[in-house]
Amino acid sequence: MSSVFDALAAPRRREILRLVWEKERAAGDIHQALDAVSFGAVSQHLRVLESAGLVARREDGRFRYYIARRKDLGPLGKWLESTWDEALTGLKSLAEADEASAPARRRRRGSRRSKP
Amino acid sequence: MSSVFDALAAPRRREILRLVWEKERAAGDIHQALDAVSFGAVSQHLRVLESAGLVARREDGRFRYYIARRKDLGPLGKWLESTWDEALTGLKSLAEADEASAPARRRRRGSRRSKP
DNA sequence: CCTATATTTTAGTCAACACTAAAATATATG
DNA sequence: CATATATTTTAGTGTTGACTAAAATATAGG
Repeated sequence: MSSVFDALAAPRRREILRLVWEKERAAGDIHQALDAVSFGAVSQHLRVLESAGLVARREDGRFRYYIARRKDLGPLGKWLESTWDEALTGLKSLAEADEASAPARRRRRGSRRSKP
Repeated sequence: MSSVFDALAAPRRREILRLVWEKERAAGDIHQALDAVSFGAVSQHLRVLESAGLVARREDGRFRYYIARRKDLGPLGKWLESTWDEALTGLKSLAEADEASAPARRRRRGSRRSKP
């Protein structure tokens, strides 16, 4: 049983949650809507989302339909929608607002990623 | 710049966020309130929380005081508080509710987890 | 300056997890 | 049954990140 926090931690899962926010979609449909991710990965993500109580699953023949459980999400649903709205309207995110108010703090040394 | 989602993903950070939810606390105070975690780890967590815009930092002499930016959190704040209330009052979590609302879908063959 | 206090930063370790490819399961249809 | 379609599960890999211990930085006070 995944926690809601764990479920929301992965960007891909938030992407999926958004895909099933308004309308029900079959797993394959969700897979097609994403790019560069395997079907297996999508299936795993859907399981985590369901286990956290974020989406509901309906079986119909060979298909599995998923949809967000918006009614049960309460303030969480509101918040998620607000983050999506902000992205659309270009409002400052919490982090951006914070950066702006933070005093100059530079002093970053070398990169920590090595390029092969 | 950490995202709010990343910041909330770690249980320890949610614990810290809760500690500074109502009142300002110095980093050392926060460290003392937790058990079995190093000062360094706490400092790192605080940085992530600040970078995500979840907490504000105030410098005073040798001390650094942190407090949640509740006013700026909106529905997110509401949601966080609701999860804490649920834990207190023993309300069902989203996931638990999901389990309960699942129709009599038992009768599926064996377990899906193999016990070593 | 010297020492104690308060916090941050660095280097390194270990486990968790997002991902892929492939095998397995389930259902619909010829 | 045989095959195609839809999805789940498994095994294995690489990256990320939470953690610790120790070194570094900053401030207060004798």
